[in-house]
Amino acid sequence: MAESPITPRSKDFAAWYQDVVLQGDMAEPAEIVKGCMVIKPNGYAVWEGLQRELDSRFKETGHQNVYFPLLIPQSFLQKEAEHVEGFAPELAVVTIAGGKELEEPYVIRPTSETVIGHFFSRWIQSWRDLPVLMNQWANVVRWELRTRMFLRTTEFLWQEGHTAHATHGEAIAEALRMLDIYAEVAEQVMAMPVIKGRKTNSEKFAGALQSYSIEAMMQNGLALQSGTSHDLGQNFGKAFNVQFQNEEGRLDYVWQTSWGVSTRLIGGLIMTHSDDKGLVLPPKLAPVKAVIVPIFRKGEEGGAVLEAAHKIAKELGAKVDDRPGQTPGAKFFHWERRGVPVVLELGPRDLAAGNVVLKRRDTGVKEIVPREQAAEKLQAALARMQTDLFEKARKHLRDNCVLANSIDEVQAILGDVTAESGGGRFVMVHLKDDPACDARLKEFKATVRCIPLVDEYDGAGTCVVTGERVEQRVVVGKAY
RNA sequence: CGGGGCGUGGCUCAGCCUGGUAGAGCGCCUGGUUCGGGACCAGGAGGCCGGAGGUUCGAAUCCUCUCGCCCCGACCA
Repeated sequence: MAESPITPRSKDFAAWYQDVVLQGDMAEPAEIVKGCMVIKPNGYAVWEGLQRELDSRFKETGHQNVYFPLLIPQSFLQKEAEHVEGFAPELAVVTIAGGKELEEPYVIRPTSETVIGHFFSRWIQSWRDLPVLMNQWANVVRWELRTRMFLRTTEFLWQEGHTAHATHGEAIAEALRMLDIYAEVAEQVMAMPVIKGRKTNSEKFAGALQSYSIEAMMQNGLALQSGTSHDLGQNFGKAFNVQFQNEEGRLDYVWQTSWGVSTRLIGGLIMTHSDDKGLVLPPKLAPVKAVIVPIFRKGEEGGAVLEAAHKIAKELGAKVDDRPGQTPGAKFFHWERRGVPVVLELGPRDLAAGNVVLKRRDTGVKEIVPREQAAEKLQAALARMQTDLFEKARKHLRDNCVLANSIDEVQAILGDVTAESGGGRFVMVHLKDDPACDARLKEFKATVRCIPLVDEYDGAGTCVVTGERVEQRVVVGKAY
């Protein structure tokens, strides 16, 4: 792909984001299919990294992977009232197959609660069958009106966990446990700090009793819901007749949960760390952690440099950029925009002195290290970069959380904020979980992002809309 | 889905108003000189102008429809 300039963040955040995705060779619009994208090798490798990290944690907590059909009978969606209502506008429906009109159309799954409910009802008879802990890696389709690569595409990849439990308490614990796993992966692997919280009634998943989410803050101050888990109560159990006989011999409906993260995480990753030079990837997720750029003049000298470069690369597990006809400068730019965490320079001077030059992507700082310490220094630099990225992002998040004590104050802070303008904040305010309050925020396009599980502020107070007493401050912001 | 913008070699774009079947820069290929932050010279390949239809002797240019992308708004992982 041709390498073009990257629009500065300050000039146009949306354009910057798109440039970074394109120039970082992460993905490109599918052009032939509305709202879809092609995830390219550099982007898919990041997704594979996330899959690896998430999947191992799911397995450790007793979940098993399964796969359910892409196509769902339309009537299934209609069995849970809120669920249909929530998803109806964004469904893609198959009405013709095999050249014939179908008696009952199939919906392309927007999520799988319904099919899974159907099978749970067949599989679960006794309390001894519970809990059922399943996860599916799949693609889903939601006919979104407005799409942005990774952040919201018509088709996207995700994982959806589905579990069934004997008691409500167990289901709630499961939903919270998975939320913790999401937060752990976001913070420790992606270096993306998040706030864990509960969704308000109007923001929760269609068909859930309660939704939980992790909310991250992008560099423009907008919130990105980065993972959700739901306490589905017995809603789907009742809709799909998922009954079991409990220890007392009585029939009861199961308590279910579902939880998911998607390729949207990659969008979050990009908008958390990248800069005006392009993509910045945290070492733990970078497909290529280090590249050696050899520098030399003539044939003989080149031979020695290349030989040493390959030898060092082997020791370090790095890649050598030995493409001929490209100047070192061009190579530096190339890897920089692809987010490679560390670039090592190796030229005649280094060869003579027994050094290599190590340069970190995030800080741009060069360090000259003795060749025999290269492996050790590289590992140290990668580890340091991982924690530095997290700390930097966490500082950004903290610095942009502000308190407000009236709705006018909230509006003053967030009213003019857009994805392009930047300057977004998380405004911590006392607000009742009431649709009327959500509606008031909507007047200036803000939303309650979540009600934090851990209240880091001043506890109870007076709702800025209704004047009623509420237990804690909530996070209000503008979101993707 | 409504409003706005845009689709011309791989990329960025000019040409369109005032129809006469296409241009620039970058990239790419070949050869040579270069090589510590986007090298230079020379030669060369590559587009039928998003798609369909229409007007016309003739359409990238005008008209209609359609598809896609970007931005803004209403819906959302």
